[in-house]
Amino acid sequence: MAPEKSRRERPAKPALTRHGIVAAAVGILREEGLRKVTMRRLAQELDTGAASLYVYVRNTAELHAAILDELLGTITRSSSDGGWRDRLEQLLTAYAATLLEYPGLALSALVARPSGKNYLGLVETMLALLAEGDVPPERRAWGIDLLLQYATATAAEHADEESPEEWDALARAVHEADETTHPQIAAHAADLLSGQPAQRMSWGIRVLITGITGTAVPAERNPT
Amino acid sequence: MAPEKSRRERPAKPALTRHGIVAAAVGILREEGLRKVTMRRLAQELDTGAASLYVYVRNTAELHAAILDELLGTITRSSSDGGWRDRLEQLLTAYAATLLEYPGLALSALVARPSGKNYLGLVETMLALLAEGDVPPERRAWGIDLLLQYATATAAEHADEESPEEWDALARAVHEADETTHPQIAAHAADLLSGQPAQRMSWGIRVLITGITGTAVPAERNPT
DNA sequence: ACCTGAACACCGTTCAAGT
DNA sequence: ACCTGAACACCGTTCAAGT
Repeated sequence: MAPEKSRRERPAKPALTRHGIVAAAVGILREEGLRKVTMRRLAQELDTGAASLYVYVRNTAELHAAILDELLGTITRSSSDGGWRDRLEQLLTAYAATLLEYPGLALSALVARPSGKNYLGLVETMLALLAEGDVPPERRAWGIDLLLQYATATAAEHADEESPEEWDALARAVHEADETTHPQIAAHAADLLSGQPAQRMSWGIRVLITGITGTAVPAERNPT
Repeated sequence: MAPEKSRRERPAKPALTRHGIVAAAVGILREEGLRKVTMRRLAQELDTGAASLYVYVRNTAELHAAILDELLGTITRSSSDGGWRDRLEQLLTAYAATLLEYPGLALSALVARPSGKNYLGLVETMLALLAEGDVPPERRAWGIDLLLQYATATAAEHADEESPEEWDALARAVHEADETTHPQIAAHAADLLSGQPAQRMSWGIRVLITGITGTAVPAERNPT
């Protein structure tokens, strides 16, 4: 008896909503990292059972997508200046920076293409920038795909969480490359390993923009 | 007593070796897919306990890398003809085709950069092709990174295993885009969804080659 | 309709103990 | 040195049963 009274002992358990679930997930993400954002941990945070979450979220992949779109909300409205190329580069850099904070999310985004509100806003803005640059329409559409994939994949590469280790493996292999069996690698060793991540990213974006503006899309393009 | 006799009852259990482990892993991969290539399943196949594998393989990531390099052995020696651009495109297409058979491996390769024998062979060949095209040396090194990342990421995108589902989500969002809030998406809807995967891949590779040949690498490139 | 506990069917990795 | 069983510390998802 008197359930109201005992309820008041601790903060009222808020009703489950999709939005509340995603918000709690973002909280865990920020405090403990993506790896801890599991259905079970999330349910625990919301004082319920993991099974209850499946009423609002189809599966873990959808949860990750919702989290990403939430994070994307902050970058969509980032102002920038300069020509369309610079503004496009700034926008992509901001997108990549967000993903680099949680590379595991980038991995999810690569596998399950996002389709959330803020992601669509990003696509919209990028299309407008390419239009401003007088890039032909078909190349705009295919081009943003390439650009977003590049930023996403670059962030995803860091999903091994704190491992100077794997990188070392490639660096060692490159340095130890035999000059007779692998003359090219030996000759290019320094360049293969050079460059700050930001430098590489900036170069990559410019490579893509140049390539996109200069490469015609095939005339016949059947819908997939 | 007579342990030799009872041993002969079933095929002699072969001694564990790193090579044998990787070969068994490739077998499971081909029969049942990457998802089934787990330490436990692999140990079962080799008639031992999962813990025993850790003598030869540091962890699952390293196992995946070893599997990938094994698969790469077949493509490294694929002959091709045409100019350097065509041969480069053919090589990358063969690499991508291998990864597309097992997109989960592509995901692993993206996160833990490969450094196996056959991967290095691929790098070596690509560097030589860009040299043939008189691409400046620094751009060759940075360029192959971009090209390999593109092929790997494109394959990794298919790691959701049989889901027309996620793709539908984006397609639906694009088709339902509001003309007033998302005029660009509405205008580009058809192009955003057009193109066979092979067409897109071919275009992407050519975009990258064009961009790489035309975009200078920064003069100051501190080693990472 | 929503929520739950319990179960199903798994994981990777470590470690003490054996040979 | 190599190999093992058992344990530790988890997962996602489903489902029958409750409200």
